[in-house]
Amino acid sequence: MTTDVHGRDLRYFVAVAEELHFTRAAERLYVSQPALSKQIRALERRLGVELFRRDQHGVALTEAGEALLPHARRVLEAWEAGAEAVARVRAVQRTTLRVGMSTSPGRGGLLPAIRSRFTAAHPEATVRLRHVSWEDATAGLADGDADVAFVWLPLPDAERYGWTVLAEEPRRVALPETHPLAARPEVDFTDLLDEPFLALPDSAGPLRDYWLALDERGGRPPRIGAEIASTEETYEALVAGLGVCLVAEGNVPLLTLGGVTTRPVRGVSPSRYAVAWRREDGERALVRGYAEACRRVAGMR
Amino acid sequence: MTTDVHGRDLRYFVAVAEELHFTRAAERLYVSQPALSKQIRALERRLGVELFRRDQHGVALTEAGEALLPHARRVLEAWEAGAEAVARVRAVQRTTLRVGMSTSPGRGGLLPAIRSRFTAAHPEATVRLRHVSWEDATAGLADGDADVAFVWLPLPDAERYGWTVLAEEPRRVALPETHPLAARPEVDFTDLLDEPFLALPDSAGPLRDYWLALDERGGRPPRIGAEIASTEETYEALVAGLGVCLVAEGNVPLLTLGGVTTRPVRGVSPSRYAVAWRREDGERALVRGYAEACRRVAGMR
DNA sequence: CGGTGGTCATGCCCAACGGTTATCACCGCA
DNA sequence: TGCGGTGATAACCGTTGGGCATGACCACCG
Repeated sequence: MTTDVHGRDLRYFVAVAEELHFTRAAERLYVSQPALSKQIRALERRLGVELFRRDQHGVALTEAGEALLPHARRVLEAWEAGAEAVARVRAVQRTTLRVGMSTSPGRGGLLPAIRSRFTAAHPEATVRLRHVSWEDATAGLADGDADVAFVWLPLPDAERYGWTVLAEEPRRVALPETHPLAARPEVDFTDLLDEPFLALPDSAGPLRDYWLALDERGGRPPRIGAEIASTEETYEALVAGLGVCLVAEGNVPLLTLGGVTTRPVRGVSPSRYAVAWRREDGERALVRGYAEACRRVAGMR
Repeated sequence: MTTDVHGRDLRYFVAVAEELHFTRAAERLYVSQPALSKQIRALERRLGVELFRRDQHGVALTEAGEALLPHARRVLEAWEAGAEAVARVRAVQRTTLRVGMSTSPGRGGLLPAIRSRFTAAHPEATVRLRHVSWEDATAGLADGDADVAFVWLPLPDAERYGWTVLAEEPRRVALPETHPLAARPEVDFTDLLDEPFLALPDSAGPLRDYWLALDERGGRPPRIGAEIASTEETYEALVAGLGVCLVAEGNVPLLTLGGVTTRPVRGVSPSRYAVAWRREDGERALVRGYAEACRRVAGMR
């Protein structure tokens, strides 16, 4: 096994090899001449070989130094390339905003409006939409897949995030058209207490409780009819009669495809739809800009 | 300008990237896990980018890490190649002995005898003969061109060298056949005091004085007829009548080619021919071995 | 549910390193 | 024979890299 070097030592070595003059090389490297001398000697000691011959007539490369020089250059080049590659990624990341969402925000062209307003303010930015399963109530913020996200409140680990509410929508109940309650024009939440409910995955944390309307149940546990992690699963579960579920008014069109209907529900708080971000990203220009665009568009509606 | 990196950090990075597991990588690297964690974080800080995503499900490369990995490998490979190149040079140097000499030692197959005795004791060794100008009385020891050298005593900077005398030879005087003193079978040094002498270059130091027999002149400065730095120059200067010079008995055949003759000289000390080495190399096996071979061969004569 | 074993991160301490300035030894040169 | 210029050395000091002990978190399991 070969011992490794500091890139700096190789830079020093190459500089001296090029100048064949310690003092000048030290100037070029912006270090003092003794520091350079010491480092070169240390390098020679580590390699167990003299790299330079210093005598009255000046400094010259030894055979070993001659052998090392091209390799040293290669190492430095390779590292430079690596650093550049990282910098490139960083540059891309700085101008790319990943937007997470679970179900499409829909809601009458909300997304295109936000996008055009945002790109007007940040023409350099690239927006990348990421669709995230309901397993993650933060729609990609938690695991870093997204920089901003459209989410339903409340969020798990709420203290880690900032958000702006974009809409408050009443919650309706979705149920099969054949369900007895579908006969009524409107239902009271107390009528739903014994119904089996479709629930978000456990990993959704407080959001699961929220859509089960735990707060409105006075401590009585809900019956879980099935777990759902996507619009399609929800629709199928509803049609199959596995249970009912609450749904934001704006998402109703996604479910009422046939065999499923919704009714207003009395006695449950409205749902709040928000754009959210990680607190540590709160100052990033693109993140602020996207949230701002969301606010503006939401305020115009 | 890109900041440089320690090879170790890249090794650490690659190890973690391969294991995707800090603790295991730390074991493989023979460092503690905290040390590894800290170094990776420091590397990330220096690059201004996250290289790994650590979450509940384990460790994964980020985009930046993915971009860096191949470059990191390349850097390590390049360095490994460099270290190997140096090691190769070192290995060669360890088994190569550079023998310096000014005029050929001649003296009846001395050199081949030494060589065969030496290679018998050190079959792995390579002997390289270096012919060195008379400018350097140490025949290459001083500037590192030779590891051992055949020299005439005394040496300049004598304290830096060790040596073994191989031969004591009377000094004769070399002069043109036409020179008045050539008529005598033998000359006294006092007869030569006013003769112009051929002298070694100044850089030969005390050796120049020695061949001018300064000690035998009682403080009277010699007349210098010309400076000589090789056998050929000496011969030509003698034939041209620029001066006379002292010459070791063993070297007489090199000069008496025609038009030049030599005579014994009374009143000058004999010359001492030696094999010498740098004191700091006194323990190197090949150096000791070569000196030993010289002693043996010289003792047999 | 609470313990247990695993993960990576953090805090604290110490030796070694890398840099500084001041100085030395040496050489060529006016 | 001093003088400018070389590289090497010495004394000093802040930073770094390593270790151990420990913390925070999570998955698993009795």
